[in-house]
Amino acid sequence: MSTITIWWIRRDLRLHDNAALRAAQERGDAVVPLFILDPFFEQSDYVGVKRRAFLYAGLRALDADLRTRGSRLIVRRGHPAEALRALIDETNAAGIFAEEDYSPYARRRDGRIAAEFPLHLAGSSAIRPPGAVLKQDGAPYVVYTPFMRAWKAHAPLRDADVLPAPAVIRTPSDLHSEPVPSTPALPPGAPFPAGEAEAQRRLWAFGEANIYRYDEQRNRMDLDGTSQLSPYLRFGMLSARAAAAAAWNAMQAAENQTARGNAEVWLNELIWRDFYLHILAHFPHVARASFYPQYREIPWRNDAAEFEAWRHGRTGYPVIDAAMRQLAHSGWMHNRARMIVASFLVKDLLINWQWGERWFMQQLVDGDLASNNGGWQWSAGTGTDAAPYFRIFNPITQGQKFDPDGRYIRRWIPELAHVSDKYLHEPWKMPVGAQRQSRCQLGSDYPYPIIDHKVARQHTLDAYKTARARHA
DNA sequence: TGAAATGTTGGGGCG
DNA sequence: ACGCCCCAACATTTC
Repeated sequence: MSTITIWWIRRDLRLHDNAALRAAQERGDAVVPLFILDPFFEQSDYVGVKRRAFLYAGLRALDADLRTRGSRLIVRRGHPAEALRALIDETNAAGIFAEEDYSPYARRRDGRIAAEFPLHLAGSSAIRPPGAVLKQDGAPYVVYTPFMRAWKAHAPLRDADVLPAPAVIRTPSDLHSEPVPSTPALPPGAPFPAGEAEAQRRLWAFGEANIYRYDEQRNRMDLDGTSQLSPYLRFGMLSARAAAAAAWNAMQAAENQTARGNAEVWLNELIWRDFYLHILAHFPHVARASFYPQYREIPWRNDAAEFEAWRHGRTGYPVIDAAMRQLAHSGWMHNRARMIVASFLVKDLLINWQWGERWFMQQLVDGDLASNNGGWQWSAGTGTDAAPYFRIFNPITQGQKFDPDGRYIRRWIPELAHVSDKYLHEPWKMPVGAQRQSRCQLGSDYPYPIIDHKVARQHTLDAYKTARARHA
């Protein structure tokens, strides 16, 4: 008699380096690749159309990949416990195998499922799972640099450690599958084709060239110096372990110390991803509140009209507006830009960082609770290894430094296309003649700044000081 | 993975 | 020749 197992897919939409799939195959003669459309996510206010579309496209790609191996994707809709119960009734499956997921919801969900069903967690969305990198006394790290050192003290991952995709997957042929939902069409030229093959192609291309210039170019918003892999890592279309192995390979293959150092900086960014996954797993309260209690009472201004201007790129600060329009249009934002707009929302507009966190989750294709929350708490100065409360980005000088030719601004703000370099980062200084010449009338074509940075900065320093004093 | 304020130094203009 | 001031450039401190 043959044994059937369930490979429950959550955020591991891939066949390579998949420990849960491997375990399901080892324990069963036939495997059911299952994705559950969970109403918790289908209705969540923290999931937007762009990420949903990417997920659905990824499910279609995974189904196609499965079919080349004699299998197919089974999609069910409903609460996970009910969907699993129904499938076990139909198949008499002996076990459920899934990759571990660390969000508070996922852990609650899996805890309940494990109490009722034979759920086995195998593999991790992190490179090194939470608990694998701890201080001498067994406590988790809350500062990045010592975490990173301890993380690197473990053995490097090699290609040999990355599991190959199975050649054949046997799946019962008589199972019903819901169709993958269709989604509203995304803007033309959506920059992230979904799927494992695209992820592998990008990883390879990045490892051939830009990884060796990464440290020098990654902050330039006008260049494509980053890996652009975040959406694929978010849904596990790329294994984080495979990415780390590629980083180590590049470090070994580097022709000189400079190139090696550049590749290592990219590995450090992957370690940041692990760091925030670990923080969320060890301190789940960060999903709801500031990591440090002294920053839970900041006297926010929370002006709704200013929040609206920020969201839609109408603040009057070109670098902010370019970045916010890039996000709304493409579902992605350059990491340097994420830090700049976060600093502006929190420390210029003095709006609760959680408002920004939610907007990012609604817009980002790569939106991930751990990394997004970690990034926002870092920017707000409320979290682990946080930016100090007095670190406030100047949106003008940041633009001048990291978009020196203004190509990023002009790309996303067409009304500033003809403004000269002299005024591009501070268009409010244009005399009327320059406005006419550049066909950019301030106040009509492009807004005046909604806030004075210098004044706002001082106000925020006072507000944070008040919060700290009140708590002391 | 800042920025602004403040301090220091040194060159040049000038009386 | 000298002191004084201004200010740019750089360093340090502070937020």
